[in-house]
Amino acid sequence: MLTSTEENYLKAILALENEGAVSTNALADRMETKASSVTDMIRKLAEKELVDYQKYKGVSLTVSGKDAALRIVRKHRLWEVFLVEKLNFGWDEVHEIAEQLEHIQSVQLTDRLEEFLGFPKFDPHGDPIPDKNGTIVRRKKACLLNEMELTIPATVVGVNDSSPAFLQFLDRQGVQLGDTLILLEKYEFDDSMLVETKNGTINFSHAVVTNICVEPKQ
Amino acid sequence: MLTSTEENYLKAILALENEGAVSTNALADRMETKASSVTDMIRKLAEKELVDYQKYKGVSLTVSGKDAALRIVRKHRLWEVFLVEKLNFGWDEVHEIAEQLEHIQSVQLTDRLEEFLGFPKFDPHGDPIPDKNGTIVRRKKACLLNEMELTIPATVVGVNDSSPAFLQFLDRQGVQLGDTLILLEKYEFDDSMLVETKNGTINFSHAVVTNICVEPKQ
DNA sequence: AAATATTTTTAGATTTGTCTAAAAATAAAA
DNA sequence: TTTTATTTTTAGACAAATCTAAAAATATTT
Repeated sequence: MLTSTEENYLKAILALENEGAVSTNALADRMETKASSVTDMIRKLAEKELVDYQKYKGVSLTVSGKDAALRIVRKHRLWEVFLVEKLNFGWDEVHEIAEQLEHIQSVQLTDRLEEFLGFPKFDPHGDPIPDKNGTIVRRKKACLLNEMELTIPATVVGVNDSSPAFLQFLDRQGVQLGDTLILLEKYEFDDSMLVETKNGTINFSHAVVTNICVEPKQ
Repeated sequence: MLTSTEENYLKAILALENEGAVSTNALADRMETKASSVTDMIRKLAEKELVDYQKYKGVSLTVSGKDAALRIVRKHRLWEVFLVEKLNFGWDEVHEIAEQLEHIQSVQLTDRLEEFLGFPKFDPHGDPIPDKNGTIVRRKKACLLNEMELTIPATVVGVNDSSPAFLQFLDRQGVQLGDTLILLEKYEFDDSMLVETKNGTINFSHAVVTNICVEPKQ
């Protein structure tokens, strides 16, 4: 059995890991702790064979470590769906609560929750929900809004930044998952872009268009 | 902010407290820990003004301690309702999971869950659910099954023992909340009793009839 | 009331996750 | 290739919650 802290480390390593070892400092940053604490924890996780670790070489998840991490992500995202779909929370309000709920230990609970929610494949931010076996649905044609060609309609399928500030900004602009956006113009000087939304034509900064994931319509 | 352990202590004190101080040993028993650990924790809770404590005199909850304890009980029981009503768990399966869920910190979550469940007043074992202010609905006419008069129909409104073993036993006998039971005979020699149930007339031991709470019908 | 038994508290140790400060290893720059 | 800078690890300390063993207080018997 893992402690909540251990689970949070695994989740952080999963998030930082893209075929490659994760550095101690990168982990310390993400966990908002000190490098020395990270070293200590890594050695514990290595002892439990959840990560591969060699001094000064960074860490990476083992198969069973990745498995454990995916189970936590699965729970986190299912609970987010529950909070939004059933309890009418906003997509900007659910992260913190799901951060707690993800540590509840009961496979049966997770599976029944999934069933109760109708086996959702994505959470309220468009992130994919791993199934019972840790398998994740991959979006084939998805890209960032700024990578779209001009005038081609695109459906919003996710956000790269799930911070309340960004999500609340999107709420204000009337942009939500499932909406259709059309890129009309790109301005070189500040990388901002003109976008057609259901609320009208709006100029979005670089930070905005690089944090919205879209798929070309149909 | 309280730790889960502190919350569990408060809950245990509330459960043991009936106008009177709770002894160190009684708490140690209930918490499945040692008396010395209890002393340490009590002093910490006293420092936070959640309990009144004098060496060798036992503890009792302060107003704010009782408040905190009731909030935890409220969450525990609301989650039990959720698990049974929405996720189709049996009443014998929910305690352990609710024991974890009760420590999730979010007043908004609790209140929305309550609303989602339709403001239930009792949990799946018939225990009352404190409202937002800690107020509990009291059953006026409730008593234990063995205290009923012979031949008077009574409705099952709760159980005193929520252990899976007892609840599964009741399932086997077809006894559940809302059922009508009629006490037909009392046998002095072993305090067992003959009871009419929807599954027929059954002889229940003393342990059974003193753990079923009933109300005279209408 | 004195002796014995029980309950409760203290003292000192352990584990978990963290920290600071210093040392060691690696990476980058001159 | 030295020197300097950065990253990472070690050493030692701390707070939380627990334990064992021993001491102190209270309760019960005789």
